[in-house]
Amino acid sequence: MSLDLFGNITPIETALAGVSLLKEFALKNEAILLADLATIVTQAPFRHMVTPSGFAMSVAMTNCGELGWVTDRQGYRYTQLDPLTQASWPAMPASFLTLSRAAAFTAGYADFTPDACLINRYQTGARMGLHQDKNERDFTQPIVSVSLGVPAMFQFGGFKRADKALSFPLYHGDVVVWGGDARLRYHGILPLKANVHPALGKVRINLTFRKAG
DNA sequence: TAGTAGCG
DNA sequence: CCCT
Repeated sequence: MSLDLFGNITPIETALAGVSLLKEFALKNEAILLADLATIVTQAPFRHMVTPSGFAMSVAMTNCGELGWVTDRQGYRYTQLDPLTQASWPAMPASFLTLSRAAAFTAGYADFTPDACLINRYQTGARMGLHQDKNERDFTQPIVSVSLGVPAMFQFGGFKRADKALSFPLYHGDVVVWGGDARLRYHGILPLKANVHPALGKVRINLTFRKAG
């Protein structure tokens, strides 16, 4: 399987400055992305992590790359080892790295080098409450978010959780890049509606690329 | 405070 | 739906 070129897609600036939507940016390479994802998951399976307050998250997670985002009773952080296996997280595949760098470049970030990819699996009803990505060291680096499978409603809010959020749908292959003034905006995913995608079945997979360390 | 529940 |  060869790695085709990404790009040739114009980012749509959303109503929020610093938030770019790249429609179907990942579509052309979905086969290799899904093959690489399948390999990762055999090494680091999806699991429902627990928040510091003790609740299991409805979204199942795993990671690839040098660092992986985890949560447990101790808090949110990045680790080099998978707490489940004590092994390093699986290496970030070239397909993931190339995709995320191309998306960041297209959105105006020339030198994005992610060291972390959080992989989220949403089954029917799973959600992600409004939150900020703020466990990373350098907020000048953007966030690159890749949607695969069943569509979901993405919420983009302000800088306080109570700020009103804008919602828009994300479909298979869509990529969202945010940074700069928007880097610390609250965002989340509304409960996933029952649906089926031809390639992925009943689930939505989200890849979130970050420079964490 | 990346979460839920409600003697709200 | 809103809040803590």
